[in-house]
Amino acid sequence: MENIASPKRSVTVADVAKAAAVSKATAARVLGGYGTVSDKVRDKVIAAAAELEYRPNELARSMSTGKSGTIGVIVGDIENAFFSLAVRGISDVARTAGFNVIIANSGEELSAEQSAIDLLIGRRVDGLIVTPSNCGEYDHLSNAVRVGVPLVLFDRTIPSLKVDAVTGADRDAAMAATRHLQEAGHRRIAYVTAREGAVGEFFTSESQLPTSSVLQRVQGFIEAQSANGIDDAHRHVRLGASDQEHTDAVISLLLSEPAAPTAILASDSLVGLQVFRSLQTLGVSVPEQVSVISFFNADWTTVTSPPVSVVDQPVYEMGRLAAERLLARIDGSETPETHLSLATSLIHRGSVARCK
Amino acid sequence: MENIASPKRSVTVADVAKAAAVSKATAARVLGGYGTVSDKVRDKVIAAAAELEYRPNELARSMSTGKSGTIGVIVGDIENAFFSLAVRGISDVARTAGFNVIIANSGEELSAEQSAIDLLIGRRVDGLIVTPSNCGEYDHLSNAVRVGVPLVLFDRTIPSLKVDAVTGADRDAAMAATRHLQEAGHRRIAYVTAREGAVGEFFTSESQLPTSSVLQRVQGFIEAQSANGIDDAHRHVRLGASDQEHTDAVISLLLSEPAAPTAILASDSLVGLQVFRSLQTLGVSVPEQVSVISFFNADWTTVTSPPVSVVDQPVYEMGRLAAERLLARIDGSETPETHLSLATSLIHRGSVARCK
DNA sequence: CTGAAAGCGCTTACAG
DNA sequence: CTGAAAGCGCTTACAG
Repeated sequence: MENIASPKRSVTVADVAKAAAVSKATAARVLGGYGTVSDKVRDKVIAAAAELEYRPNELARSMSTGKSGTIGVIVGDIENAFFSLAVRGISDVARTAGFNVIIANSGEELSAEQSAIDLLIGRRVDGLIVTPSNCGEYDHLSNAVRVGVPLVLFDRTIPSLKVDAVTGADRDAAMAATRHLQEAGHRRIAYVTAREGAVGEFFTSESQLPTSSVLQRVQGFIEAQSANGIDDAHRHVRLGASDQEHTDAVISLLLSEPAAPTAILASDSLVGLQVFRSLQTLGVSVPEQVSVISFFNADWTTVTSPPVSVVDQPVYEMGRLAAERLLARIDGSETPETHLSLATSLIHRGSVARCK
Repeated sequence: MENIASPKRSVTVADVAKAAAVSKATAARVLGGYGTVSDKVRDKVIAAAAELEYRPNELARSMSTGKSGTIGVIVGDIENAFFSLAVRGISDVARTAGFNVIIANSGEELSAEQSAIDLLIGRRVDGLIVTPSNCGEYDHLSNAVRVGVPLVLFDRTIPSLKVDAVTGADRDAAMAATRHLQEAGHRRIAYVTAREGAVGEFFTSESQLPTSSVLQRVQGFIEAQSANGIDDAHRHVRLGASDQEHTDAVISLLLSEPAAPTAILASDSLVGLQVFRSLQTLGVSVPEQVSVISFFNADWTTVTSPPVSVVDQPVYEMGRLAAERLLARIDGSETPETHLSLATSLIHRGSVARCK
């Protein structure tokens, strides 16, 4: 009972070697599963290891080999189902390949993302999958690349950074959703995003949307509207729907304007949920008064009345592909960097009606 | 361009020391922030480190110090909002204390949980927070404790394991929810869980519910019903609502029985969502025909028609407390192991009506 | 097939 | 305040 608090020293290769009466090197060979050992010796070592409850110290192993068997994943918001689904896709392929995953949450903040990168590189992850919170500021990502850490971008791209990326076909998706609304007769369509902005602020410059996926969607939206003869669609691209309160303000302002929209496209499922609630609060009926389409096939979209039509992104598959790409790089693949853009589809439910 | 593919050797303390023309030891002192160094030397070293873009190798650091600055978290299902919220609570306090978090997903499978534990201990995490998938099989957890790794149980307890635990007051919560239903005149109330079981299988033995939180809720439910004169409440405790399809079967069977329930208590928000969908599919109106209460204040419960009344568990706070407890243990706290059971509250929305 | 030595990049006593 | 040496627990050549 004397060293009740002292962390028991863990048993090492040396301990096992002594117990098995062999050299450290041989014990290490069977414990580490490399080199060749006679069956007799192997059995002795295995028995000793079992007896002592030997557990390899992966840290030491990583120090020697230079590989950690771990990949780091930095997501914008782990509470967002979009990201947790992606993380599962990533984890599934990583685990199958014998890799572990360290997850870090940036909260969409650049500084948090930067320190997460430092930390993960410090822990010598074998590779990194990151959702850049700001596609315009990426010195920390360039550094990672320069240091030689394989990197795959997820959901967003940074064209001037020569790395692999896996995203949805955001521009096409937004165009398809917009056209669907147009075909139902809508001309005044609003696009709502949580990206920073004052209530009422609309899209005038790319610099307002540092997230490439959102920018792509907005551009697709504007292009589709423009093709339909609407030239000031950007005025209906509204920022600042960061939480319920702000979304309420954004939506009620929008609906009180002279050219109030008859349909709303929500940039992601969090915004979509907030928009749906705002509409409920304002007593605006969906789809009779306002039609709604949200990005991402989230749980909640299926149980509302009416259920909400969505842009279905193959998020799990995106996660899988990002991980596969990364593992290939870790494995030394030198194929040219590619940007995989996965097609999305529209799921028609009850939130879109003909514009009267 | 010669070693384009070879991972550039990273810069070490020795490199910085040479560049700064000091000994490895002094360079290490300023880089590691320990010991004392003259300002002049410090500046020289810092300049050299900046010049070379030195990044400490946390692995080596951990090897020397025996601490990794990392805690491991094993959850049942990271895609469940309950767990991702808890993870945020944990991460928030961990980060503040300078710790990193490695998240592993057990998928509620014992074998996955066991290998995750091995792996995390192998990586020498300083402590572990785990949601045991089976409160009856915990050799792997006992091992962790024996090896000296601080462990805090989350959401579930294992009475015979002497470790800290943070859970909701599940028994009380279930009793309160049941009483609320009783006060609305309901006598035939069903409790539905995803725990393994054939469609139609009901609760007869504790061994069917290896998750202590679920067992506690079921016992609270039965006790409340019993106090109201219902002695066969256990027959209305139904297992097997593992996915939408099975839930559909469970619910339609339940409603076709002679003593069909007039109210349903859902064991968690995933089950709750599935039950809500089943009811919709069957054309059963909530709350006119069947009242519903779900555990966990999930997003979707606020946007359905009617919105769903829920047992609100302080999940984020539970996560925070678990992390604080763990950090205290890592810090050497020797206070007796405690089980923190956090009170829940009922949020009344529109899914409960008087029983006709 | 097995062993002794060196090394991964740090930190920790121990001297000066 | 600074330096030289040993050690953390493995793996990697190099010999026998």
